[in-house]
Amino acid sequence: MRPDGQRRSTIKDVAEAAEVGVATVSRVLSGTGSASRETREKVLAAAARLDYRPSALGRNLRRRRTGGIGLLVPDITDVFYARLADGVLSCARSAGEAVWTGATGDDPEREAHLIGTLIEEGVERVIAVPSGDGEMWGPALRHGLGVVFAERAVAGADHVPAVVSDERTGVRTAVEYLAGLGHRRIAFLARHGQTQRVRAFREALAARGVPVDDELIVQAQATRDAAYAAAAGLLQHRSDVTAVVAGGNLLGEATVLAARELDVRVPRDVSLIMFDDVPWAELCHPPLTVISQSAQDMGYRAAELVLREGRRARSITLPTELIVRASCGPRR
Amino acid sequence: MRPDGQRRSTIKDVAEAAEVGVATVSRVLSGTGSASRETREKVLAAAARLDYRPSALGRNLRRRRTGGIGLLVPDITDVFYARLADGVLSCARSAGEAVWTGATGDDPEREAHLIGTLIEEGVERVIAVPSGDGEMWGPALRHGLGVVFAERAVAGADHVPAVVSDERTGVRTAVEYLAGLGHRRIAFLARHGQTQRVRAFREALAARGVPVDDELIVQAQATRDAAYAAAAGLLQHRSDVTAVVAGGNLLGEATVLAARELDVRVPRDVSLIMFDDVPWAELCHPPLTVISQSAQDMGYRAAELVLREGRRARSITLPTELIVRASCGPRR
DNA sequence: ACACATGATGGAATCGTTTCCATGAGACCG
DNA sequence: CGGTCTCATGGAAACGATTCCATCATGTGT
Repeated sequence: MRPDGQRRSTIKDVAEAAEVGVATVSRVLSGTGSASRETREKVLAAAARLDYRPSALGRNLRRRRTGGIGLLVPDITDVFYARLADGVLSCARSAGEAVWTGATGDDPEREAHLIGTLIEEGVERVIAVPSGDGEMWGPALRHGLGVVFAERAVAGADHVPAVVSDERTGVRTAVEYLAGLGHRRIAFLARHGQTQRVRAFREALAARGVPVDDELIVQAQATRDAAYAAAAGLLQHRSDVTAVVAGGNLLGEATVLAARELDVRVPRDVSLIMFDDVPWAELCHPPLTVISQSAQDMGYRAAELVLREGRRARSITLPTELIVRASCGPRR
Repeated sequence: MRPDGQRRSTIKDVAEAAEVGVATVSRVLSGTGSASRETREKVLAAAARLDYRPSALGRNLRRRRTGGIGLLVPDITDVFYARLADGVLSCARSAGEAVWTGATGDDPEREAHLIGTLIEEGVERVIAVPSGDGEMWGPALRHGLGVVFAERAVAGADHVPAVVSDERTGVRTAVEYLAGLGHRRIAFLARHGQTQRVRAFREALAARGVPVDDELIVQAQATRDAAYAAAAGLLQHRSDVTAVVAGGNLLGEATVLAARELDVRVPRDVSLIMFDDVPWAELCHPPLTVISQSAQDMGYRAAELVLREGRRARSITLPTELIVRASCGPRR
């Protein structure tokens, strides 16, 4: 791995090469303290000659703080989380911070394990789309980690700031739009754990005077297969539904696929609104009407929050937007 | 950030609490060396009581090696790279390694900067989709980093192992499929830097006896806007093209969009083959015929390679697969 | 009973950096 | 000219872990 067998040069090597003390080298290179022009040049020259890079290990150990941000998302393959990660990466880059990424797979156990690694690694700032409950995050908080939640909040951890989108309004907008088109039998296809959205769905229905049918609220695990099964089951079993709200882009994708498979035409037979405006929503046939939430922004804001060390961070709610395309029509 | 104002407990604290020496604590906790059952229990109890986590900083400094893998991709938002990242994450998790992620934006300067950060951070294994040339990677290699390239190889760095897909065969398959349908005016929409694919395209054309028209090979930057501009320009300027091969999912997306905008029907007016099988390829109208390459596998294999420290790693070429859907038809 | 092996244990060195502190050399002012 | 102040500089401690080595107690074989 190290072909020349030559070990990495340290500050001591530079000090010797420049014929000064290590303290002087450190001062010159970090820009703190004072040094004569002559010494500065000597040090800089020696450092360049030896291709010296200060080791973050030594520095961090001394300073007792590691830089870097931990980022925990359920699935980096999901466009929504990829965009969220991109927002975090972007903010971290402008702050000069490195980002440590982990995929939890929505599994609290894996999440706990990743948090453990994070703590050992000395990362002290974490942005997470939490899978576990409040209790699970106790150890992390007790260890003094700066945590910011994104996309979801955790019930038992109200003091942890969170960046979420205004799901209530988003769901209500979708329901009112569909109700306005005359739909009464509206189904909600949710990912497990989207309790907020389910509640908002119930409320919105109630507000329009539409009776809530529990059978029309189906929850699925966050995998393609589970989503497809849920969507197909719903469309097959309840042929009376005339509109579907999908709680995420995976669910939306599954619904389109299942509808096509079952020869259910969108929007003639059922109308469809999906959460998340992904690129393919426009490419899809028909182009999908969506509730857009800016994942990128969400990630960026979360990173800002977690980097703002001192002050107590407040939670942030981001707006959602209804983007009308062609997947909704009047009740058949 | 640390509400209880209580600093993180160290091995020394545990040693005092358990009334033993620090060496003993280290031995018990790391499982090396021997210790009596009694002491072991005392230490374990004390560690649990103090919620002790060994600091990776101290350990790594002493061992003079940091764990962890650096991952550099152009854009995490691109499904292909997201999947590649997922493969890396998956392999790293089973090896118990942490992953530092950075987005280069296909900018050699940003890439160089990220490499610098990685080196300072003590990360000594990097998986990269390289943007810069061989010269740019010199410093990294001289520093003894274990580098593995993914998706693309770098011309000036032949000794660096790379995991790429068999672009030559992939392109040839696409061209032969189209030529078999009677197409003669076939355009290739490439991302800047896809020299391998462009060359393969020329060769495949020549092999079929089709004259190569340089104007039908257009290269675009790796952004949505640039891709759209290139696709629209091609379709508008050269109405004689009857088939397009898109060198990536971004280019494919742009082509679909541009075609729709310009009222060019797929596949009636032009046939389209896209590199990368992304979920929306099936949802698209019409469903897209694609050259599939397993990004996930690519990431996993790259991670395997970079983790296999000792032995000299060989490059790997992954197969591609033509998946026929409905975006290609006979020449009009 | 003695030499020796074995096992348990703690002290101290070490890793590479930052930073506190002491020292020495000029500079400046009265 | 002497006192004080500032600036440049280097030695050494500290950070938290691992690990070498010395020490001591306890068997064990002859």
